[in-house]
Amino acid sequence: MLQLQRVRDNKDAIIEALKKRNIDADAMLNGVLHLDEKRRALQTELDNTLAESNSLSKEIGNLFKSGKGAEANELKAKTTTLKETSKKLGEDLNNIAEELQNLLYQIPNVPHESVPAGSTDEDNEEIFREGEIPELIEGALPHWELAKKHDIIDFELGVKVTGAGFPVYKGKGARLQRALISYFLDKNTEAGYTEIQVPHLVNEASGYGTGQLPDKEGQMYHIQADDLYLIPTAEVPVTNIFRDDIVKKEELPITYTGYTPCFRREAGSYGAHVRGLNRLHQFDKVEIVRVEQPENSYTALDGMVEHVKNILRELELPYRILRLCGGDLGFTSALTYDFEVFSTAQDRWLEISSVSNFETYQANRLKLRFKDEKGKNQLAHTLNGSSLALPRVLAGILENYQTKDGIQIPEVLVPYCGFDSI
RNA sequence: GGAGAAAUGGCAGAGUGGUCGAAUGCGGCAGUCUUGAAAACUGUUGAGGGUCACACCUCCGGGGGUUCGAAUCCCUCUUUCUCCGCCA
Repeated sequence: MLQLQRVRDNKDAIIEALKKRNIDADAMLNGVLHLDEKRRALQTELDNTLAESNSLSKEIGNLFKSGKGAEANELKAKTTTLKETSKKLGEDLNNIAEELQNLLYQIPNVPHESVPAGSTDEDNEEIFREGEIPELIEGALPHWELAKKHDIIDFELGVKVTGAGFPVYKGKGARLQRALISYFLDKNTEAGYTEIQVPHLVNEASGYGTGQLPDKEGQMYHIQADDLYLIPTAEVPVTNIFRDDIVKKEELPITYTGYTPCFRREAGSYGAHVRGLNRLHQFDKVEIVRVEQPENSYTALDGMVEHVKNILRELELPYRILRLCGGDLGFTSALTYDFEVFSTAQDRWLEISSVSNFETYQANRLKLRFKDEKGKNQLAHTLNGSSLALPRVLAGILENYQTKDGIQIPEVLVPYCGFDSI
């Protein structure tokens, strides 16, 4: 959620920047300012009414104490109208404040200046590419066929037990999953991130805190009986640890890594692009989350990008990095880099990581602040990234590492797997 | 799931209708003393709105109510603790 003060001070610049998202925010921002003005006027009126009624109450108390009951009762009559007025004003104020909040919720984050304009993923800007795309062996297969051939992932079984998009990993497939999780967590903790295990279900307030609600209501699984949501990413529970928090400046940066399954309804997706592991309702992901001082957040973002690069180098997977264009940028993000690994057998790039700086957008919703050197509370910056998402990494490994003699396991993973080929 | 008790500032903890945004202690910050530090002493120290700055307003787990006036009384929800039941 954008800060009101920022909207007041930089309306035109924000409108201009939001054009990169192909949004004409003019009406919305003017609406915000209009409601804000109304809100402040009402607040002042209410404050004055309450002040008057407070001082009357004090007077009444004093009169009673000095035995002037008659005078006190006279004043009491006056407070009745004040009470009615303040009740009415309070209701109006609540309505306006709610309207203002709802409008603010609808405005996405302001893109960073480096974000290219554009409307679809076609307009994303490739900024880096590394790794050799292997030459395919004859009869190379896409990962879903490899999975079947080696009996390591059973999609049909998942359909039987749950439904489409819930695969069952078996034998070496299951072990490879576990190996990847351990390997990613190890790489992240080596880089200084603290490992953390968090709930896989969150409440509504957490959904609002990181911005999945109300924007992506339909994308999360909702357990109505208890009003809880299955997490779409570890970002939600991990970042919400800091909801309503004021941390000390010395405690920053805060860096966490956690493994969780992720649940996404992915309503409306279909077709060849969602085959196999390409798109699932449940998948595993290891996430990194940072809370930073504003002046450090972009350096931190670059550091996260380097960190993910190193992992992909070690796995020897061909990948590229995209700077997302305004149209493809997530609602809450100011700048996002997507990592894509090349899937040889499918002849396409698969997104495996998304590294973002949310600046104060989430922090403002979360009320996550830190005390600066002047003792003033300031909103922190939040960042997160996948490091990494499992299924498409697995797809990339299966497809890129297939040989005549089976699938080779990347060297760094062999100690984690306990075998070197499938 | 049943019975009882509780929820106050960073922490501990007082406060049972007006003098309470809240005693006291610890912690934090600043100062005195000291070569420096510690100790001791003095001062200061919650959040949000609002204002050029004040004033002023709101917040004592959440929501609602009683009252001229609520941290304090009533209702309700949530959470925690103790006891019982169930259980990986």
